[in-house]
Amino acid sequence: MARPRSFDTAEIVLAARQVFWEKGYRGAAIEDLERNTGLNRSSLYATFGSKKALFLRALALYLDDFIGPRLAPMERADADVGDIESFFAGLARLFRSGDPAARRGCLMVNSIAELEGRVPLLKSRSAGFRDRLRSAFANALSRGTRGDRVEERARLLTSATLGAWLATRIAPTEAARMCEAWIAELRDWRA
Amino acid sequence: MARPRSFDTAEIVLAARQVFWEKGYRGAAIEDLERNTGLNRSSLYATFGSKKALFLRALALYLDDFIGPRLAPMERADADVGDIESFFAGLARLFRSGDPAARRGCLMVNSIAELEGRVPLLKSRSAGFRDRLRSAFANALSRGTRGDRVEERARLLTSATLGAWLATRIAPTEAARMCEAWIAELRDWRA
DNA sequence: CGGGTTATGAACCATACGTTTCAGAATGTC
DNA sequence: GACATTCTGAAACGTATGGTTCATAACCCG
Repeated sequence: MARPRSFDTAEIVLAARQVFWEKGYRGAAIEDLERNTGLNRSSLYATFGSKKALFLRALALYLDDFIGPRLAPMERADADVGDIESFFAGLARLFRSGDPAARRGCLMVNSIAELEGRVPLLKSRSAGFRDRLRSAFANALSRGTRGDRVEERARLLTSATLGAWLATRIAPTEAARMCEAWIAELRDWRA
Repeated sequence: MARPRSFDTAEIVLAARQVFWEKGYRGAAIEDLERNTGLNRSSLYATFGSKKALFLRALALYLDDFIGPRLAPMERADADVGDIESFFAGLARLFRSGDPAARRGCLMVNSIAELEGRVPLLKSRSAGFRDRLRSAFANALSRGTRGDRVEERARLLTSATLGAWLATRIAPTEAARMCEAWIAELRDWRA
């Protein structure tokens, strides 16, 4: 045989995700990716092929590891309105935590704003993300709230979630207040 | 004296605004600005000094001409919850109109996502924009809805507005539905 | 040890960027 | 018509970009 690969691809994608998250797709220079992954250009291109491909890998990792766990409780078959309150409570806690992620916002939201309709890279991912949010909210709203308003209110929550992620880029504390206001409002929706 | 300026600065800023709106700050190359304004690089730099300065002029024009009129009814001393419904109705109409502006989204929202925390250009403008939205909503909510929920609900509407502007970048029709869902929900807030 | 593989660093490519400069043409006023 | 100013076109600058290439070194296994 021969010399085996000495780095873990998953760790490289993780490090790259950080760079795209902080700087955006265009703002992330190959040099930044080299520095943050500890890998050489040559190795990066040999492993992933292009900046675009690496970005898509990073975005997929983000959706799986960061977004997925936050939506999972609302996507369960027995989810109810309480899981939505927990979702916003989780966001508010993150925004207040001082975690750098609060300042970075949401990689998907950031990417939509940067690329959608300009660079053909996200394709159906933006709409898929929006629909996944809406479906999760609708599913949770279907237990514990008025049935005739589920779809409409799922859209309210979707728009508000996108907006909160944008708002945390401006000031995490105020974004946290937005989420907390939702927790209060959701109490009125219980039925 | 001598040869007078042959172009109208306001028209140049208007043309530049279009470019920044469509392509973003980084995405707008000087060449794009030349082509769209009909002015030479030399003239652009002689008139505005730099790309940044021209961008800030364009952003100010956007806030004055595009955002201002939409918020004005909610900012009046006698504004009430009906003006919020009209605000969302106006957004929904725009998103459904096929107007290119629907696909471009909101220049301010786009700029926040692109620049905030990365390029020191917006400074207090992002927070000012968010606060102006919130104040307008709070003012209108203070007439016609429960007084003890005004501040919280103004935050809900603010996050939702930012989110709707982002959503229209993905698909204007779905963004319009978000706005229309708000019109329905606002009926429950009347008191 | 030797051979096949992987990693590295550096150089290099073409392109694009924002910005500056300048000579000269256009244009209005005295 | 002369002059001051405005505008244009093109060139050039330095920097940065994403991407490629290649010789060399590091490494593991049979």
